[in-house]
Amino acid sequence: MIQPVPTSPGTGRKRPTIRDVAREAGVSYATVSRVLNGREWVSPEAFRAVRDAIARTGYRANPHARSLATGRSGSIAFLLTEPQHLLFEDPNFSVLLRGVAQALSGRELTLILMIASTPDERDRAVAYLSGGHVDGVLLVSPHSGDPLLAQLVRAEVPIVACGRVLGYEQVISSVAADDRGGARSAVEHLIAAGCRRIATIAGPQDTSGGVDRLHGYADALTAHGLPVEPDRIGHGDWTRGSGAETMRALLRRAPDLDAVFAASDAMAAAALPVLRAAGRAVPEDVRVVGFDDSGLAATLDPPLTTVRHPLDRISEEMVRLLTDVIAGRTPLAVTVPTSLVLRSSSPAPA
Amino acid sequence: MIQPVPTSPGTGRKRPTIRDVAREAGVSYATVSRVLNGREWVSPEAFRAVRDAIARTGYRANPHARSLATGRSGSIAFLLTEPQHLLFEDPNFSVLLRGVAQALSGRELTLILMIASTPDERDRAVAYLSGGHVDGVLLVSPHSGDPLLAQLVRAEVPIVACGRVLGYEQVISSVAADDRGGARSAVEHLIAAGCRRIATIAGPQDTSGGVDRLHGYADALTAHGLPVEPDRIGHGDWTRGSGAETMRALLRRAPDLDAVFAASDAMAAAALPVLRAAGRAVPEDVRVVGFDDSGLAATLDPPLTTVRHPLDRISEEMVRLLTDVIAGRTPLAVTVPTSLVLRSSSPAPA
DNA sequence: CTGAAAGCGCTTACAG
DNA sequence: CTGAAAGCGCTTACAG
Repeated sequence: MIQPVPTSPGTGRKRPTIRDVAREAGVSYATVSRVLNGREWVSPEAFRAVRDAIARTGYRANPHARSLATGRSGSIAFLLTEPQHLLFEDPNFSVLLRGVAQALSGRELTLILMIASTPDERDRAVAYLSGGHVDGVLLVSPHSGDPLLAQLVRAEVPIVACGRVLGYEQVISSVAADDRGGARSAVEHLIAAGCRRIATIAGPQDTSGGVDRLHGYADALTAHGLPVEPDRIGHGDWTRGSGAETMRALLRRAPDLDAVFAASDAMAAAALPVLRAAGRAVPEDVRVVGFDDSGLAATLDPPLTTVRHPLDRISEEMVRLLTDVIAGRTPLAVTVPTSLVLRSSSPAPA
Repeated sequence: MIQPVPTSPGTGRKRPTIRDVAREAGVSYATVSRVLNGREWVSPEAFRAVRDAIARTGYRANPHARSLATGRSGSIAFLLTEPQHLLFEDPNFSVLLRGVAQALSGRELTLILMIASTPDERDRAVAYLSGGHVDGVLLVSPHSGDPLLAQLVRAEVPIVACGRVLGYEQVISSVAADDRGGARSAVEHLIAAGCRRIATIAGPQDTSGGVDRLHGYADALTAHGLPVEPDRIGHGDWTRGSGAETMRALLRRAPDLDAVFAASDAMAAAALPVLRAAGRAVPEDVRVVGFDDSGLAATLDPPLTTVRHPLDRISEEMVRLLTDVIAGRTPLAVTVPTSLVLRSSSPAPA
């Protein structure tokens, strides 16, 4: 039979408190608290007595009482604001989550996940996060128009975002890849390989990743005296579906393209079969470069040349930065360098 | 500039408390509390005064103080214990999560997610969940050997599992599809279509879904006087990879098979190309039936006949049952019926 | 090194 | 209908 929660009114035996432990150990409960919090000024005997009493009574601290007294919760949230289908489609989230969990393993912080993919869920998440349930929030893939941003900022919740938050650069700390530099290096690689009519499948323009990778594309063309043709620029939303669709549109608008730089591996992956179906060989007729170096990239046919998105470094820095922000430091934007990974979809120029 | 958390020691202005609201409204703070909790015995004037004062001060209740006083947290956890890759591969989790969020939208409960896919994460999750941070836990796809189960049960955390928890049937409430009946109906459909050498790709035998669907398979064969051949039974772990591998093994061991019942759509999906590669036409040479009716099923080639897993009903019942368990009711096992969805991979018999 | 005491911000019987 | 008061279980200066 399931026992009701010990703290439920009037049911079951009561959960032991710090006073029970103190009585059991023969010390004051202040001493128990000192042991619990690893503070100094506890004699070895007292320490031992308390440890044993805790074991005997099965004591576990009440987190609410502790949080009320200290003013912190001991947990941070990993907040996903994408529509849920994308969330489970995009491996970047999974990798980032794994990295954050890893980075947290040394610290006294628990990670909780929240998904806000509908307006109702958003309001609930905001209420929860701004109410003090968590000490801070890791914001994943924020879009600049999201009303959640203003609410969270107004509630003064410590935040670190993955990618700069457009319009909030001064108030929300962020960790981002060098999206612009990475994109530029990708396109310069294509230029070095002899491509002159390079198209791009850009990401959403309300995210810094989408904007910066498009800027990097234009930077490279301009630097090499090549025109930036609107017909060679298509817009996707990171998903495979949008990648395929945009690739088809590009082939229609700019049939003479000799290379494609896609702002994500997922979109590049979807572009490959579209090119094949149009009779273009990759890389012979059209070179393709992606962005992310997700698990996907190496398994594609042909394996994808791509810009490595250093999500391991990013998640690590996000956690470090969030603890700083929680401690009251002013916001900061951290940028992590990228690197180009050459594979068959666009090998090194001969 | 980011303001530090208002509750941080010695920084920023203090967050308003119930006393500030009371002063502002010209009532006692007990009255404010009554308004906050929607209790009776508040005059309309007092009510209005408090409402206005709350708006003016921007008051939000401190959840820790409230939880300390009431003994409940107002949140429940959705706990995933699968290795993370599976989690993002299996659409069932996503659908279940969506359903639970939906079911919760009418209640005063916030949903938080926890992922425990490594031993370290498991220990942290157990500490968090059994410490009183949440009022209850929704356990998704528990495996009977998981040490987390014993820890959670010992800590007397209210739990509702998706699928019966083998070995814990008496202490952990659960909501499951009629896996056995659903599997049986799938195999009876194959028998009715004239198949006599039906193979199965079973799920993991430490989950009730895996066990029951295999039982249902055997039930149908036995009921129709057909032998249950070990060579026609392969074991997967729900993943596509395992589905492909198991299908190959079955073709080796039982090359004369004329139908395959896979315990999940994902495994069925992976079996299809293996059959094709072996020169078996679906459904002409080999009929294939899956289980779940996930989004995948209709998009396969050929579209998959499958047993509908009623995850919407299941998530709804899980939430309802968990509130019961939290309220102290004894455990219960709820079973939701399934139905067979016919598509081209095994159409209705002529 | 240790204990008594105040305080964290609420809820909830208990008197009125 | 409303207020004064106890209590939820901790932490943390403050005396000793």
